This record gives sequence, C-alpha cells and structure tokens, in this order.
Amino acid sequence: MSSEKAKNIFTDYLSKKGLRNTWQRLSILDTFLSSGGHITADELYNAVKRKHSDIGSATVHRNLKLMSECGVADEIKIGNKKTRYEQKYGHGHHDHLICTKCGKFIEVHNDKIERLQEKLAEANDFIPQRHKLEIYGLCKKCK
Amino acid sequence: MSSEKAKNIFTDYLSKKGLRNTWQRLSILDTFLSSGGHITADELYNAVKRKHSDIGSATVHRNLKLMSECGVADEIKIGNKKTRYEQKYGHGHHDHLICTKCGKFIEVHNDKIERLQEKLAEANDFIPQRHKLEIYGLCKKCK
DNA sequence: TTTAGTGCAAAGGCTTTGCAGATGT
DNA sequence: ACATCTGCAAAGCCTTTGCACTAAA
Repeated sequence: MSSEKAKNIFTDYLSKKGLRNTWQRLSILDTFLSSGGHITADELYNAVKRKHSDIGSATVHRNLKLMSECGVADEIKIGNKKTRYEQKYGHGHHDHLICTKCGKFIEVHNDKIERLQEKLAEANDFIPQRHKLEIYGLCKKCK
Repeated sequence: MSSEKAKNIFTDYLSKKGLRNTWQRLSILDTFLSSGGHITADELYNAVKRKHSDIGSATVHRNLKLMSECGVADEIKIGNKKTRYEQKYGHGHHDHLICTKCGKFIEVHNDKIERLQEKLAEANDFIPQRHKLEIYGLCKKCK
C-alpha cells in the first residue's frame, strides 16, 4: 500500500467529519509518512519543526490522535519505553520481533499467522479490524 | 501454572539480587496475583491500601517494575488507554481480543498460533521468550 | 462570517526520584 | 551495623486543555 492511500484515508476522514485541511495538518501527515515508522510524538514534532519552526507540539499531538482515529497511524508501546507511532499504510503490515537485551526491532510478516488470527477472532464472534503481534526474545547478536 | 510458581520466581529473583523481603513487597505481589490480571498501577495501589492503609504509591510502582523485570508481570497497553499489568503465571498464557468500541477484553488461546510464532522467531535467528498478541475489532454486542 | 484549528502556556495525570527515617539480614 | 526500603512530597515527563487569535470554507 502506498502512502498515497494513507493520505486519501486521512483527507476522506477529515471531510467526512467536517474538519479542515490546514498546512500544519498536511505537513504533520507528510512528515509522519516519510519517517518510515516507529516515531515518537516528540520526534515527529521536531521533524516538522525543522521545516516549519512555528509549529506547536500540541498541534502534533492533536493530529497524531486524529491519525490514530482514522487508522493511518498505530500506537505501539514496547516494554517500558515511550509510545511510538507506526505507519499503517506505506510499508505493509508486519509484526515485531523485539530483542529484550539490545532493543533491536525486526519486522516480520507471516500470512499463515494472519489468517489464523482472523479465524480465532471469528470463532469468538468478533470482527477483527487490526492486530498487533510482538514477540520478545534475544536477537542473533545477543543470544 | 499456579501463582505459587510466580511467588517463587519473584522471591528467587529477590534473593539472587540481594533484595529484601518486606511485607509491602509481599503484599503487593499477593494482591496482584489474586487480582486476576489486567490491573493498573493505581488500582493495585488502592487494593493494597485497603489492607494496609499506610502503603505508598511509589512503593507499588517500584515493585511493579521489579515484577515486570523478573517476568511475573507483563505490561500491556491497550489503544490510548492506561497501561495495565497482567499476571504471567497463574492463569495461563492467552492472547487478547479487544473491542474498539466498548473496550471489552476477551482472552483467547490458540496453540497453532503459538507454534507458528515460535517458528517465525526461529526463522529470523531469534530466541523467543514471550509474546503479546492483541486483535482489535468489534465484539458480538457492538458489531 | 462562521466555526474549526493553532500556538502558547498552564494544567493534568501518572511515574520517578530525593531524602530522612525505618527495617530486613 | 549497614545497605536496602519505605512514605512522603517534590520533581519530571509527556499529553491535554483553555484561551485569544488566525484562517479554512
């Protein structure tokens, strides 16, 4: 899925809710989409600030919330560390292997697991929308 | 796995690290283990306070951290909501179905997925220790 | 023109820390 | 004895909110 799609989802969401297209909003979205994912609110704020020094951190938070609401961004929290936001479109869905020693992130994907998760949800009278799988352990280097 | 096991893991961890057995520590552990899981730091603080009115919230936080370190408790964060702590031993491993509308938690378990996760980790030169699977969607009532 | 959005700064909410006294070992 | 723990209160850190102003539509 391209980041074009994410942009459309976001702008559709805005117009559906009667919200407005401000340059701040679009700049935050663009910066987020080109960040490659796993960014914190503060990192995003600073990245946007580099281009537009007069952006406020509250605005970044407000829009990050909006982006989570419409599904363009996903909140992920790894262990005790800070909340990070990940792109949902633009580099495909994936799960995470997280090294408990060095903190390394490995992104993985497995269709079988995806399908089993859907089955599991349906078996419980549940309509799955999205999911999060994190496997903690030791990476190649640390084991 | 019984909560006896969790207790042993905790006390072993303490003695290994030269830490002490205080009544606060044991009371926090007991309360946590008998809570059934999915408790917030604040809820745990209040639960312990009912028995021992002179407990401090800092102590609960310090010990919750300790419990996470040794693997007796697991931090889980659901959506935008508060961080909750879950027992790792005492009521078996399970994954979560989380309703994005009403916030309902459903605990599920599927051996096939568990095994696939292990394979996935191993295929990436990764030694899995534990994992977290959350499926977000709509529950029976909300769909 | 109307109403949402923004920046700023203040307020919140939860977690962590510093400290002096208490307490395991 | 002596190093760890604890409770308290203060400090931190990030997020949210109130307000007056700005700017989409």
